[in-house]
Amino acid sequence: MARGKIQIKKIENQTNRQVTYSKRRNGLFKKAHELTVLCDAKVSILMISSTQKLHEYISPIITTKQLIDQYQKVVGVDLWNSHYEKMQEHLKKLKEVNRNLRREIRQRMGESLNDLGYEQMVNLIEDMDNSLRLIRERKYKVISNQIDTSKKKVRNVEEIHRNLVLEFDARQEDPHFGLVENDGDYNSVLGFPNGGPRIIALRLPPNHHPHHHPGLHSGGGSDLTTFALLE
Amino acid sequence: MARGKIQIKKIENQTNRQVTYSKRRNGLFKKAHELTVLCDAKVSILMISSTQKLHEYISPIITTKQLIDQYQKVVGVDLWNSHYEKMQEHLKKLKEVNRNLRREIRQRMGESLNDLGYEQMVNLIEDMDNSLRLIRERKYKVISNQIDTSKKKVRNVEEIHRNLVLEFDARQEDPHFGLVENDGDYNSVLGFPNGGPRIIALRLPPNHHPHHHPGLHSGGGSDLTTFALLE
DNA sequence: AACTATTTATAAGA
DNA sequence: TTCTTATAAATAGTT
Repeated sequence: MARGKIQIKKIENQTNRQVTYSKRRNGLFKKAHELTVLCDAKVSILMISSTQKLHEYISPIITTKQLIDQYQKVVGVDLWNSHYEKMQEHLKKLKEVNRNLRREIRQRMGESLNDLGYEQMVNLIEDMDNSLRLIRERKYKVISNQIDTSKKKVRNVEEIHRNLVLEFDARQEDPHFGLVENDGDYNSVLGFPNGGPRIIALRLPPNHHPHHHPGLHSGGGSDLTTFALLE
Repeated sequence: MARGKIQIKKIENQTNRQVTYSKRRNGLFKKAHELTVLCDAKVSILMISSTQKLHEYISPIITTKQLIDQYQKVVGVDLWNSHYEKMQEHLKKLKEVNRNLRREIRQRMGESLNDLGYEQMVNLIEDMDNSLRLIRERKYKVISNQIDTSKKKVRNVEEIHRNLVLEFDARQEDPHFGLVENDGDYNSVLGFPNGGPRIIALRLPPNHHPHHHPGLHSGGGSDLTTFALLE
């Protein structure tokens, strides 16, 4: 464009080409910047030279990433990302499923019943009745388990108590029993270390308790077995 | 740059700005293309005007995505994944919501009750009982509407029948009634054109039917009123 | 969209 | 690379 017109075709001379690239690149960037300012536009220029060097211009207000994001939105991302497309479909389906699930719940909560015909309503009621039965059965099971557990606890406590009474009676019948060592400190013997009424640990006659450990069994005397405090 | 120098600052006149944008955009693209050809370079220009319109130039050999991908490699910014990540997050959330919804339904159907404590189960039962009540009420409403409709139909048919009998009796008491014109063809008079027992249309004595059109009322004789067949 | 006086860009040379 | 400068190209203001 000066000192002689040129043909717009590849400059074969390498040096010449690089010089022209540099000059024209600056020209292009300058024009881009003027456009940015004059027309309040956002411009991104990316260029790769024949020597694979990358140069870019970006309008001051924005980042290349932002501009490319906008470009994505406008042009439609699907072009590049089939994966993305699939995800969007998946997303749509999930939303649909979600909506249906919500509706079903709403109906099971007695809302949105206008969508249901009479037949469907009858079916829903039958279904919910069955479900309620199931849940009540389950509740019953849970509660009876709890009762069983409680019963066992009570039985356990009762047995402890019974043994306590037995041992107590035995001592009253045979005044020598245990006195040698314990000198009448029944509370400590019976597991009431601070005189309280709470059952925590106690002596047991051998073989009276199923959890008794055989290895700890010692001859004719009473042996000490500690019970874990029942919760 | 012609007919007077201009300041490089935003053109306030909207029309002017858009014209300049268009002209300079073309200039920029032309320069970009010349650069592409002369220097064997790859150029991508993305621009967004002040009116949010997007324009792009891309060198013929390449696609915008390819060029942006190359840019990504060099600069090390992931330009495509921000969207992708957001979507994946969204997807995850939706799946979670979905799972919860499904579980709630399963519980309302009497399954997956192990997850529920006793309290929760009691609440669920109470809730479902209430819901069932709502649905039953709704069912009742629907069914009573249907019954109402049926009753109305029946009443309508009964009235038609009553009128039929009345007219029949009148004819038997007064043998001259109607015979002049109809000569005993009762079926046709009574709306049984082919002798069948189905009630389709019939004569009515005036004022016996609320739907009777007053304008069609004619003197002492019987007048013809056609009833729409009830569905 | 076309015109054109002027400004700007730049090819070639230094 | 940068500077110079003759000349091509772009374009602001106008129609």
